[in-house]
Amino acid sequence: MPYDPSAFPPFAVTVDLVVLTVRRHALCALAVRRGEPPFQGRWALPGGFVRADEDLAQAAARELAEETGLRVHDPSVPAQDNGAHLEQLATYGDPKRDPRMRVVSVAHLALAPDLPAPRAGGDASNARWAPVEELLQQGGYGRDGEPVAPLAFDHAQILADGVERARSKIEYSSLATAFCPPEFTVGELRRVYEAVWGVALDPRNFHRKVTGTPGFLVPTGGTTTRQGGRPAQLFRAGGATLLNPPMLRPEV
Amino acid sequence: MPYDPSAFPPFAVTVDLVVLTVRRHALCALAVRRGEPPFQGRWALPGGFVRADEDLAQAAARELAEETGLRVHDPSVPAQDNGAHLEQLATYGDPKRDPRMRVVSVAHLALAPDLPAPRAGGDASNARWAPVEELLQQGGYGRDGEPVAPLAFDHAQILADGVERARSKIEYSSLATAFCPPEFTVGELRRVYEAVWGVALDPRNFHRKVTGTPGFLVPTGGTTTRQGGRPAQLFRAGGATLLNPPMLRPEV
DNA sequence: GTGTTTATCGTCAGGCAGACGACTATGATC
DNA sequence: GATCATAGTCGTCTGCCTGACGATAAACAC
Repeated sequence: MPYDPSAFPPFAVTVDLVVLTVRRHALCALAVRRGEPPFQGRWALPGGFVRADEDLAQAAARELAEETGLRVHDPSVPAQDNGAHLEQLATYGDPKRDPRMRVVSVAHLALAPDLPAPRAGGDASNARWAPVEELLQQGGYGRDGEPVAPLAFDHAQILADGVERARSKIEYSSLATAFCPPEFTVGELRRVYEAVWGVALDPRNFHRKVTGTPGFLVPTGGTTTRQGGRPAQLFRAGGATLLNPPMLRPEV
Repeated sequence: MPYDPSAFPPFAVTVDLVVLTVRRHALCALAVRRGEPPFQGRWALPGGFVRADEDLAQAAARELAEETGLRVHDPSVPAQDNGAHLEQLATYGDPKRDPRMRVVSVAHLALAPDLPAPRAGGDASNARWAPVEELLQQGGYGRDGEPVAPLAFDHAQILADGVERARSKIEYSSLATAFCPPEFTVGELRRVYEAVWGVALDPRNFHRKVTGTPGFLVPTGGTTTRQGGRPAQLFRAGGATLLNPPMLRPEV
């Protein structure tokens, strides 16, 4: 059967981004303020239309670069690392999720080291890093006393799914290093786990676990005292991407 | 900005299904033979266009019912269980994945108990259960001596991703019970794990593990000798969906 | 009855995680 | 410069879980 436009309904396809980072011991997500209806003035996840000649991953990488300036980390070059991790999350296609038309959004999850202030791009009049718990709480008031409005569209669901993916994936992979600068200490990595999971971990057992897992961390030889206290060894992420046995998330 | 059709390129959106089951100690997937170009005569995954008023999950469930007659198991009714597990897998949107037009496919993964022969539906001139290793091998000859052609489109990649999802997910969830009839024995469940992972498991340790995990299995009181040997207790899947600690997949 | 098959219970050693003590090496404070 | 606070690093001990595997039980085939 040749191309028959009447055989299928037309869809718009977008990519939305859950960009996570750790700032001030809190898991934060990138939010942009909508400049146009619908949901004008409300916070939303960054995203945009997939172009005609673009792959989904390319579209997500392009949006990420536009919003944050981040380049996607190429895993085939483990030495140079100052890029974000990007992976497909899930696709959201409820017929009524966008009141204007039928939009299917392929959500992606990006993990980034702590960054300078975000730059607003495209149709967003503003952009900020916000703690995910603040973005996900329904109603009430944020830390600054400003009333909290839920995220636009179904973005609260998308964000919740992205956070859950990140929380579970750092259990069994080395993905937590994507939140760290290229060189980091064991303590800094531990604080990433603590921020993402929202728990406190025993520093001694954590140290034993991560340094005892072959291929997870590679010492660079340097040390730092940027966290205060005794100088700590600096590490890079090793080649191992899977953590076996996994890091155990404590019971709540 | 109001609805502006020129602001985005039009896409076709489809759902493709990776339907897995265990037959004769082998992990099998449902394949349909294509009756039209492109890839006419080649095997492909079942799937079809998402309708204008349909959610993605609805479209996947509809396609699954059309191809297999299976209804999707509703997890809110744990007692009645003779349905398939269905979950979204990933979305594939390479601009050239379909030579006719721009098609974005939201792949879904379905796990089903062993079924009678599949029924061909829609535009498929044939349908069959085939061992996944046979569908995934490149070139060569199948068990019946017939030359093996790769799956149409990017369906080999989709199938591989679905199989990998199933293999990893039965580690830490009770999903393996979706391959079993409503009542099953510990040995039957073990053979599911062995088929999906392609390994042999120690029957005694497996029995200890699954019966020792609270909420995983619920004895029905009955016994059966349908597998031969000493009568085995029958179980239903318990309410627990997460397996903690997980079932460990042996090293290869 | 004997052999075969499958199910189920038990035992034992090794590995790993949680709890936590002890020591080290810096900067900050008096 | 002594003291304190902070963070990092090394060890120890106990309990749980797993893998390996012996032993027994209850059916069927002959």
